[in-house]
Amino acid sequence: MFTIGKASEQSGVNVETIRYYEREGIVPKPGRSAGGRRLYSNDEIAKLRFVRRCRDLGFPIAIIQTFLSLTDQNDRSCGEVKTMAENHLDEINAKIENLMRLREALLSLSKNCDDGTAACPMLDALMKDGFGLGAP
Amino acid sequence: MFTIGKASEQSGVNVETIRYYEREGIVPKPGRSAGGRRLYSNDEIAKLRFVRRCRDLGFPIAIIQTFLSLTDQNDRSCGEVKTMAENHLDEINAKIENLMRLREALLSLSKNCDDGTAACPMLDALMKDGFGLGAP
DNA sequence: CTTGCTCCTGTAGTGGCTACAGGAAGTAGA
DNA sequence: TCTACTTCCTGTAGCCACTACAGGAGCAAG
Repeated sequence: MFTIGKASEQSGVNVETIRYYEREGIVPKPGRSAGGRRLYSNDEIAKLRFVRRCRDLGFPIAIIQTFLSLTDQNDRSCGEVKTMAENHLDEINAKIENLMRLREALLSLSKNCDDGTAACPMLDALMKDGFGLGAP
Repeated sequence: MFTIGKASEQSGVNVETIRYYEREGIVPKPGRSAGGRRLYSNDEIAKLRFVRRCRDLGFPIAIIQTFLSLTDQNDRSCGEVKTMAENHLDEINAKIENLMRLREALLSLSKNCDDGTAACPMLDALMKDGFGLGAP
């Protein structure tokens, strides 16, 4: 059994974040030592690591909770998981496209921007009436 | 002069958001009618529009405030603007790269995921010890 | 005058943490 | 055993950029 500091090291989840996950019911409450300190088993640490990896993949907490309940039930809901992963992929793709459009807009705006100009053409363009951004 | 609803329509900034911007000192307080309602001039609406466009480009509020103070001073700090825009571009590029790495990771994880499987290989992989994500 | 719309203020909630403050428990060395 | 140091505890508040109420007031059309 490990104290929260060790659990944090092993899972890669910040100590404060672990306590936050517990408060929010995202991971189950661990046991406590005689002195009132949290004690984590390997399984509980694995769960924390799982949450961190899902977060790293950009999954929101709500989805991760579904994942956790599926693994708890040893459910055969691989299809369900796949659907959620695919939806998430769609969101990631949408974000990438958005950012790329944004990059183009910003590039073309800042292109005319040169040191020493009296009025910044970028700020000018953004202030003007007839200006429209691609599809933000 | 326009009430907040019209100002919202013309600037594309949500009514609640306009009030929020005012509270936070991001845009100056407008005048008021006899009955206490906010009244916006065309210039003030242009400022709101400017903020929205900058937000659409992903600039954080703090940067936009700098932009606004530069346009207020009619400053010739185009170089400054360009630097900030370039920093922002770097951030956008970093985000895009991150998302693309993430997409690859998610794709390779969910690839083995097929309907009807007893234990989902994706969740399995995320739960296991030896697994490492690219560079999240 | 009534209906219905817009507007007002103030407060609280969102997501996913992060950062304290003020104290208790545990550990290592003298 | 005493002391110094570290880790842990709870509880609360802050971050960003909004968004969503509640409960009331102003205003225009019919």
